[in-house]
Amino acid sequence: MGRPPCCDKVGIKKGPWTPEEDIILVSYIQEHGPGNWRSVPTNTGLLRCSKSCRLRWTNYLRPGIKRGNFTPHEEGMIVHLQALLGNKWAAIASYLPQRTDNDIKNYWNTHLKKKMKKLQTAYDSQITPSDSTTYPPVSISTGKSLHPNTMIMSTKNPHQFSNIYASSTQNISRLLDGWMRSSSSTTNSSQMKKLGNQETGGKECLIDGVVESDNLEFDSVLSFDINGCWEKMRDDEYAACNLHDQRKLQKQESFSNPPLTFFERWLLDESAASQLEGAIGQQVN
DNA sequence: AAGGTACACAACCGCGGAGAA
DNA sequence: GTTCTCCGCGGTTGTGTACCT
Repeated sequence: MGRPPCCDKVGIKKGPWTPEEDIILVSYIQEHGPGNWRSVPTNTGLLRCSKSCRLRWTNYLRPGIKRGNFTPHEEGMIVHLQALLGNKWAAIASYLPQRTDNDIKNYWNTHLKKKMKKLQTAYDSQITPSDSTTYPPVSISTGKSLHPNTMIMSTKNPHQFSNIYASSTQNISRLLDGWMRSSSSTTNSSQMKKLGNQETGGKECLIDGVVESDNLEFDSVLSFDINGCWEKMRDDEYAACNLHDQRKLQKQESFSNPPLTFFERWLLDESAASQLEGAIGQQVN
């Protein structure tokens, strides 16, 4: 009933792109700019469907793409953003301007998912309700105890959370922007450290936003310089957005900032979650 | 050296949303 | 309000390569 997939048309080439095809595509986009992908195959003579051209450009040929190993900082950002947004790779990618959504998705599926699974397994085997010295952890903001399962939820099943509280990347960015400003005078990282120290009965895990852990493997996943990365994100965000996102962003400029309290609370709870994860990392050794 | 396996990444497919007609 | 077209996203598959036996 539906229209046939565009790539099923006769004469449409599939498979790896050749350097010649890349050159044709790049030179066309240099001349006309990205967009109007429908016309790209016809105007260039490329035997590729429009989707394939767009994909090739956005994931491979677009200038400014960083390839190769992800830094621990990037890993940390991906883990946290995935916990926050779920599998919204495009949204996550907008916070990592040099990385494509495809790249991030692949990296998550091949590396981070395994690490998180390992982390979860380690947690399941190590953490018991009778371990009263460290657990249950306590929410910094509410003072209520947090059941480990609830905290791990942010990583295991983020969709429920993200659907409710994180309707868009821009909203989150805006929330964070506001939060960073408002909190800089009230809740800086050293205060976070102090809070963490109080709440965990002297077990200090957060050092300037970075989880301290003896386990190097988990360090790379869990270390996350919140202050630094979000500051940078705001600078890079607009430039990193594609045209569609930029349009959305422009629309949202007309709206006032949403209240911060809920997100603020969640972020603070996240630091508690980091303490938990840090503890797990140590126990895994 | 050859075959098998695991891994990483490029590319494809199907679906849904947005906007135009 | 409905239909159509285009674009973008997320999940999945295919392919090349490194590693192991």
